[in-house]
Amino acid sequence: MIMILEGAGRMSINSSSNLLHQQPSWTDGYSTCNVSSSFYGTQWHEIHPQYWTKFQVWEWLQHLLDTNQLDANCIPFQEFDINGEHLCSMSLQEFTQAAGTAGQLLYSNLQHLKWNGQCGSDMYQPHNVIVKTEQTELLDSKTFCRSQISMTTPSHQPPETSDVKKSQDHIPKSHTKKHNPRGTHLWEFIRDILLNPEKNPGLIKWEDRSEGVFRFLKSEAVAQLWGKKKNNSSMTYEKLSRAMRYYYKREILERVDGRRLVYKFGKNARGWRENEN
DNA sequence: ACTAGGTTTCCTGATT
DNA sequence: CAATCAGGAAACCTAG
Repeated sequence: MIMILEGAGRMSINSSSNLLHQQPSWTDGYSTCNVSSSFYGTQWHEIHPQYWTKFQVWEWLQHLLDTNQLDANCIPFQEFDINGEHLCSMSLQEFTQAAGTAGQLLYSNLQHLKWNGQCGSDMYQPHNVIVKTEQTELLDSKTFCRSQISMTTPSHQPPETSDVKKSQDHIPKSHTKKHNPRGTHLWEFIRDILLNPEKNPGLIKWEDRSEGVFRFLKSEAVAQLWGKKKNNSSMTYEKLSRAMRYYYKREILERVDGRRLVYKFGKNARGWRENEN
């Protein structure tokens, strides 16, 4: 309890949700329900695989890549453009066909999730998940999302609160195995929004799909989302864009001159191409 | 305890 | 004028 209060200086749960509330523009014209429940809120590890959306299936795949230190092309995401129900019906053989050697890993991990769940008793706690208003999900998802990572090495992360920054010191190291979960890198976060149009309520748009050129339509909303993912309610496009500019040097992004809010994936960015392997 | 990578924060100045 | 873009500098955070 102390930890929650301590962290309030840097990021306030309330301010986070309020900010998003004050800026409903990016949900205009879209189903608020869909958006909040499948993209911003409920994440793959919060619900049974059977009910995953395509997006959540991808989140799971991304997580496996990260926790197993695999290269992005170890798993052909395009082979998994399916929802959880379909995923759960796949046999080991089908997994192997779809993902080669990684198929075994995917299959066994999924079996584990199917039968054991990953969130233990917290998984269906009402205050965390089930019925979410747009507001509640905004805070609850963050309390939740970092808690159960890395089930390839079944462990027991404590459900870190959203305000972990300062309080973390007193959380036993052995319990904070992987705080930087799947796809937490900014460019991957951006990429994933682009790759999931049905979950992208007009936030970012491809300008040239084959060239990897894209444009921010709602820069501040994206920044808010990014901030939410990082438990930082004070994220702004100004700051997010600074991080984006650092990618130029690493060639994860290429500069696009003269066009505001436009970026282009560079040669070190993986996983954004339509037929990438 | 220390380090490196990846931001985050802040800032000054230029550009659109 | 406000919003962006450009980078430098330094602080921060987390995994290792």
